[in-house]
Amino acid sequence: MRTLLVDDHNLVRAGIRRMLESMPSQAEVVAEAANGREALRLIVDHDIELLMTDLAMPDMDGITLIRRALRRTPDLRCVVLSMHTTQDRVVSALKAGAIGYVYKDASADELLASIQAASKGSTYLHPRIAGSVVDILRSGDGSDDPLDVLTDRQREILKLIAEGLSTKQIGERLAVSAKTVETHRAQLMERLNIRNVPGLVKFAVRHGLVELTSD
Amino acid sequence: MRTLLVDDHNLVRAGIRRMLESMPSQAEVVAEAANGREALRLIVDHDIELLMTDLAMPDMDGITLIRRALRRTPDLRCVVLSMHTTQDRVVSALKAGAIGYVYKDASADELLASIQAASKGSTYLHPRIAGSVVDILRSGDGSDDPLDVLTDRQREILKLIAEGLSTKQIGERLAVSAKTVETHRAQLMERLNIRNVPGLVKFAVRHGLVELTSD
DNA sequence: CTCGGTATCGGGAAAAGCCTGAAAGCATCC
DNA sequence: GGATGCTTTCAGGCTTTTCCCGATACCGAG
Repeated sequence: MRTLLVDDHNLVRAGIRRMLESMPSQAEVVAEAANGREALRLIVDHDIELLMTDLAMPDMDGITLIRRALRRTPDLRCVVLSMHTTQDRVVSALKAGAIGYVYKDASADELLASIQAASKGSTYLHPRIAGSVVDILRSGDGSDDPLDVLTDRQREILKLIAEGLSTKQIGERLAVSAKTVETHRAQLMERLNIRNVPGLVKFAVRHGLVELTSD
Repeated sequence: MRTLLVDDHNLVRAGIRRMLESMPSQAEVVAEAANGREALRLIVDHDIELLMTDLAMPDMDGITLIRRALRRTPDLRCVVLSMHTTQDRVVSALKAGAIGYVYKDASADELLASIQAASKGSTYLHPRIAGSVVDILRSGDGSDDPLDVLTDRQREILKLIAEGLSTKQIGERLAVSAKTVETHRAQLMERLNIRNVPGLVKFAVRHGLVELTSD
């Protein structure tokens, strides 16, 4: 398969390329790209059959890249090479049309397995997450933006939590009892499947609910 | 030079290793480590002369690793292989004793150049930042990495807090009392002048101590 | 009209946090 | 070479917060 390797880090890209070349795989890397825009162009120019891409990139999200690439080239096989282990990223990637998902801390064997699966058109998921992803899909929550699963009130309270306000302060701000705020917090934690405040803060930052400034 | 490669991502590590092996360089990778503790052990066991390490790792900060490694093995050459492009991290690494700093989006040539420089004991800096680093150093005390005001232990605990571990869990992880962790937390809050956990999390994210993933 | 979701609270037990104090190890500095 | 300061470690006691069990009221959909 004519393969395009997309990652914004040259060293990572070159390393993986050499790794693929030194192993017997169906993937032949014929092009590389450091960003999404370039990748979209190269896919057409080089008759790419397999796209292996990172998710976190400066100009275009890997998810967006996959979605747009598949719109133009429906037969393209897309495998995600990700640092991140969050379930929502995996689900988003699958919804966008990815048929493989490999962590960067996976072994070389797993990388090969994902390529083999992709060449047959089947899906490869990293063993560590395969189960939970199935759970998520089975539960059938089909929203794109994870913030959508929250009610307005929950989102409001998540924002204030991430800004550093205590439960009591939030209650005063919203003119409700601290007990009410507790309930909202517990419920939104339940929905997001995040069980601690640091996780909530990072979630809020990721989705632009709060800025990354200190105070 | 007998080289130890440290990165928490297997794929990145293996890729860079193969890349080094396929090029004529003075560096011969004789060991790999996925975390700092393992790295410290391997440096002694394998008579390591060159340490190439990432900065963001699960159990121990790369800066801390370099500092501790040099305390035990003063002749060791340390080169940082970093994702992060923040200048203050570069300065911190240099202060800790690193003699090379290469971004992961550098070219293979630049990687080789850094190794050659390290073999001679001279310092290599990525061209993109070399100038600004000189500026920083010339301007004297200015623009320091705020992480430097923290002790190794405090930074370690800040990292775990930001990852979502409770005080008790951190104590278990580090094999100390939860009370000790409380003290460290209070002291680092005092130093950073941040009075709540969300603020700590955002601080840690801003300075590359943790990734922006939730789980 | 019932039912599910939302928003609002409370009580009581459990956990975590805050404040004060302190001791040991270690490097530094007169 | 002892004093000093910093780091790391920990305990007791008290306050605060969280967690887990509820409850009530509203409101729209089926």
